[in-house]
Amino acid sequence: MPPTALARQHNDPSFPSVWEELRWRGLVQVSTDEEALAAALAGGPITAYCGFDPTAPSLHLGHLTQLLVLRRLQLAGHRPLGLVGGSTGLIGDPRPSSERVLHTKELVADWVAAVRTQVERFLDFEGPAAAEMVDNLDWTAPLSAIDFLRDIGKHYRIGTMLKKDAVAARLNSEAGISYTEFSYQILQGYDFLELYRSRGCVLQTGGSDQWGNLTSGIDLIRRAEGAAVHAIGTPLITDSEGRKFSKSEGTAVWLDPAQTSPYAFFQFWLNTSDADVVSRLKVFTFLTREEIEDLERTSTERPGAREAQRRLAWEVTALVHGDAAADAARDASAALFGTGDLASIDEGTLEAALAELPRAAGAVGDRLDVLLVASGLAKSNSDARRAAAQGGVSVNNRRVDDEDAVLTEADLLHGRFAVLRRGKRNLAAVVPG
RNA sequence: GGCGGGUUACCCAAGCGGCCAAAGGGAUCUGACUGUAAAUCAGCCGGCUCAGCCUUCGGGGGUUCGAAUCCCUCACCCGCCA
Repeated sequence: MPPTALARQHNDPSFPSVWEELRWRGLVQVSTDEEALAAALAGGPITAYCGFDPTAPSLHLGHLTQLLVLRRLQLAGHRPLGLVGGSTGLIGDPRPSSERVLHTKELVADWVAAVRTQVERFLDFEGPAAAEMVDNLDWTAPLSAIDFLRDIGKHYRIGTMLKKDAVAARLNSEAGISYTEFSYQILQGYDFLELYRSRGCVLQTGGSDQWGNLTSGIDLIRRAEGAAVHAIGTPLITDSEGRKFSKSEGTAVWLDPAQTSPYAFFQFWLNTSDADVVSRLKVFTFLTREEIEDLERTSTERPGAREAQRRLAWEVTALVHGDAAADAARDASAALFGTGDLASIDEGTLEAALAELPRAAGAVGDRLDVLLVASGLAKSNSDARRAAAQGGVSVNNRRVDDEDAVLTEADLLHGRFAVLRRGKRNLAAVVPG
């Protein structure tokens, strides 16, 4: 995130406390004792952490929720620790259905570096509440198996470990669970203990699906240090239908612009349903309560205008990719969806809009099904032909119903490019050469 | 170590010698309606040089005119017993 975006962010001063604001934004699904937690947050700066395991080369929207919780705590004067899971990423937390495939240490190390860079962009490393990055491999790697079992393992009761939802679900599944994944909760618990000892960290945040891992650390610190620390579990973000959010057309929406382009990112948010837009604004933007309530009103009165969605899309895109990228994505969307006749758009505007789209190199005479695949709009020639046969393919907004169609000279706007469309809203640019 | 059960397409799950590219449900995708929304209805839903052909049912090897279906073997998972 560009520094300007960080500087612009602030909590809503109309709330009596950051705790109240987190609650209003719907960011607290579960927590340790509310009164004690609210008091801790109100009683001067504390240190809080959230861990990010390197399970892919980029973070996605699910992680963004966590990053913004940390940032909101920081804006309230608390000190955030961004933890990258150099060691926990080598183990993997138990997923509900199946055992994870272990990745090589080299690959995980690459992902750690990538994740670290992304986390750093969302926190401020200057000032009295300066953030700090930590990697749990730093304290886990030097630990011998014997010390681990004597110093940490002794504090864990098997009965408690077996009752954790993540473990219980796996024990009841066909997949079973390996000792490796079973041990994950201990590693994460140890992280909290280590950060409590070395940095006085007394709060861990994470998704509510991580609650068992959060409490693992709380219990360990109580046993090992006799101290009471806190945790906040954010709700799993789902849409109004209860489906898992952060997936667009079945694939994750990544924070890395190389994996999800700013335009695609903007489009994802623009397509938020009416039923979900207000809760998204609360979670993913720094707009104040008053601003969000205004948008809620316009959304109710004139849903077709989609003002709330437009604002949401711009804000989150700017937050993740910067103002310029958000402006470009917004302008491209307006140009490509604003008129039925793409030929009427002037060359410069069209060129700028097409720059935001996935593109495929193509020449006059190329088959459209092949171009659809090359641009990523279809996953196979069969898929492309099927879409065309069903009337789902168009060139420059003119439907193509012949599945054997090829690109013609007349398809080139300004003699330079063609806009390929699949379905209502999936676009790509075809550029000869 | 012994015995029994299991491994099917993106997910769940039928099939148990030919009529199986493989029932059914979900998800995705496409069309209609709309607001680049939701809901609803309809279609599609392995690949290809696409009215035909090719490759799939944990891996490998057999039996058979013919196997996801039978046999052997290897791997992994689950359960019971030791």
